[in-house]
Amino acid sequence: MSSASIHKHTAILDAAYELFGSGGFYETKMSEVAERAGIAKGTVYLYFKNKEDLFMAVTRRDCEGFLQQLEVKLQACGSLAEKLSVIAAHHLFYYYERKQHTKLFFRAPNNNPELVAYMALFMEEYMQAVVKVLLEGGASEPELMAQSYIGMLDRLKMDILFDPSFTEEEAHKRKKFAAGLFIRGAVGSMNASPGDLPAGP
Amino acid sequence: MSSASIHKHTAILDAAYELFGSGGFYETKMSEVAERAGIAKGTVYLYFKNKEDLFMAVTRRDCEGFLQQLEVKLQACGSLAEKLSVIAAHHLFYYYERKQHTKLFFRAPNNNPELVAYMALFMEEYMQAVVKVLLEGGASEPELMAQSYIGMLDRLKMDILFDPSFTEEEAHKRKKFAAGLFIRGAVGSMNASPGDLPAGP
Amino acid sequence: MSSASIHKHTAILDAAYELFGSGGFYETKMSEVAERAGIAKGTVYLYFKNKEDLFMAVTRRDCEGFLQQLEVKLQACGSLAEKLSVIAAHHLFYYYERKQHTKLFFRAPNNNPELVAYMALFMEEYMQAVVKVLLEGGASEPELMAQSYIGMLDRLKMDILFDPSFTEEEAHKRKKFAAGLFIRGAVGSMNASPGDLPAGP
Amino acid sequence: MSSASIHKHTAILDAAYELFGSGGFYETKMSEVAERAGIAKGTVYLYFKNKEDLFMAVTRRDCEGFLQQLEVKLQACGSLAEKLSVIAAHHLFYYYERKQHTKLFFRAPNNNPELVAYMALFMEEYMQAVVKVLLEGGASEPELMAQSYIGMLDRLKMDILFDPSFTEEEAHKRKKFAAGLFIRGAVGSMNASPGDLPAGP
DNA sequence: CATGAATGAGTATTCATTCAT
DNA sequence: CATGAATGAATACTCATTCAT
Repeated sequence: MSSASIHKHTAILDAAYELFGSGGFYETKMSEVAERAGIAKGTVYLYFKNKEDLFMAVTRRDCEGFLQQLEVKLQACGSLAEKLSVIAAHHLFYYYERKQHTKLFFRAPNNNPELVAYMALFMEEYMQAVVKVLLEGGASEPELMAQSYIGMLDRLKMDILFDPSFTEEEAHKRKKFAAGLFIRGAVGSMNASPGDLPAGP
Repeated sequence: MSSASIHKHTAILDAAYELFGSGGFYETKMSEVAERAGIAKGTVYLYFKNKEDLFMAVTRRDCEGFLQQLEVKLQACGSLAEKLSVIAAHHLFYYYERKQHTKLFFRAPNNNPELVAYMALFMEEYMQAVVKVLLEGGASEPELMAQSYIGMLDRLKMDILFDPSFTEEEAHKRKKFAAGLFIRGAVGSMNASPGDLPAGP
Repeated sequence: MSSASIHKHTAILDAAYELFGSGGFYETKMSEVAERAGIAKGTVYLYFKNKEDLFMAVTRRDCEGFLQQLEVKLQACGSLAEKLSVIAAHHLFYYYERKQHTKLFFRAPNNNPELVAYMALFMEEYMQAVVKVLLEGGASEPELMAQSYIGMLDRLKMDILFDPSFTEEEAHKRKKFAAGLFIRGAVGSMNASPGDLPAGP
Repeated sequence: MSSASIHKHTAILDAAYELFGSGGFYETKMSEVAERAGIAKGTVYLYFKNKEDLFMAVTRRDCEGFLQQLEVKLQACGSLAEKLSVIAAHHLFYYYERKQHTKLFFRAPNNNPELVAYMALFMEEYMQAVVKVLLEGGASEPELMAQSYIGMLDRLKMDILFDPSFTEEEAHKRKKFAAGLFIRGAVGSMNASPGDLPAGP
């Protein structure tokens, strides 16, 4: 690919990211993507097989960025607690910075096995990254624990995505809360008398 | 509404539940719903304003059932730990029994504000049910804790929905795991030396 | 089918016959057919599966008419010579009357196996009708003779289709010529000395 | 044109002959022609104005070959009967050898007046070649007779094109049949009592 | 209440052709 | 002469919804 080609390829991905992200798959027209990318309709098809292929490419680029950035951040810190905190911060702030592009995940094409497979792969890789951290901490059942932590974070991010008044400060608070709850559990987070909660298995 | 009307109303909802559930919103045709319900196409519109309205009604009936059953189960048990376990079991087994109807949630109409609002309302009510349980346990930040618990459960249910070989036994194991992790946190669930984990805030 | 339906079905076939006939398959738009038939675009698809199906139906109606009319005319006459003359007249005048619709045959869809199969069937039936006449006359190799006669007529009709100044009188002349040539051969039609031509096998 | 140019010109025609012949006009892509000819897409347009022009050139080359070969064969033989037999053999075997390229004739572009005009010219020249033979035999109405003979042969060739199991021997049989029928007519070819057929005009 | 025939808006994709290099 | 990246016109078909009966 020549540098002009790469530039065009990127321009299409950028345009598609904006439009798919804010309007969803079904409401985005290929002609709009071309127009926003500053090229002709047919040219889009020189770079991407079809609309679903383009959506896949946008999704893939976004997910890969998510995982790579996470990897970099994790390498820069030491203790388990610190790492769990970094994961929470990454998850919450990644979406905080992408508030405007929620449709990329919630309005995806309905029947694309390739996309479904890729999302499963992404989840697996994300989970394994968390699993690795937990294993270093000596966790048993690290996969279930990773799933749980990610699920927790994913739900906590929802308000960030849909509440326009959500502040960065509030996001920080949630990050600390999530890591704390995950590490110490409800018992450690409650001001209830411990007698209300079972102490062990 | 006459009893004949009620019967037809229910027949349409049942037909739509099956079809939306297994094929998703976009792939289900109103004519198919009518056919499966044993009535004429036009008749569907005497009972539901349009396709999205019908989807809403199906979703609402399903979600209300979810919440009502949860309420009943919660009233039948006492301690906080027991209640959390009931919530986990309800969440996981509700979907376990509905494996065949996943599309109802994952292939919803893309741009219906009413549906989005209803799902938000459902989440709010679900969360409040969990909040109520946590408040009885004396939790601080009960909303964030409820969100976290639900998020945890929601992620843990994914394999149940998509892994055809998932057993009921395995679902039980996850239920226990979720409640345990939530209550005692990673520290309590790990066989690592506690020194690796911060003991408190 | 109600009488209104039959009327609409016929209206579509008539409109399609005109447009396919004068513009060919590829140049005729379904929207034009609908417009000319005085109905909505979608309605065409209630009566015909798709564009090719409609083309098939038009072709079939035309070919069936050709064969039925031929049958009727043949029943009304006696001797072999008379019947051959009737066949020639039918072939030439059928197209004489359809001068304006030549595209129905020359601009058909290129890749429709069903259409190809139907045209083969039509040719077979037409040939068998001629074969039957020839067998009554005691012909050996009746199929080859039928093919030859039809081929002869088909070529002689070409000028009729494409020469706008072609007269009905001229068509009559060709009819007589064809029957005469077929029956008596070039020897009988030539004023050459018979010695130039072989008298027999 | 340099020899390199001539070579490229020929390579394009050869590639186009193969592709148009086996796939038809509409199904053949200019990019495929270029690829098969071993040159770039744009280069085709240095040698041929457009796709239809290329199709014309392919058709013209094929038709000219047909007429030239016929001319050569006719010069090598003497009597009228012999010449008619040569014409029949040429017509039938020319297509026998081109079984694989039927689409060149049956899937031509639908709306090209130039092609229509050329095919008319080809037919005229072919007919004149036959007319010349017939005139030497002293025929009256030589044009109608030529048209008839050609039509006869054209129909008899159809099975050759479409019946894969057609043998060369069978083609020879048809050649003899056609010449015989044309010369002596049905009367001479039938084993019926001549009384069934009119003896003269 | 019930029917089902009729409507018509809406869009991805291909491929012949061009022209800057 | 040769290239191949870029262009953009052109069109069938579906299906939710309506409304006359």
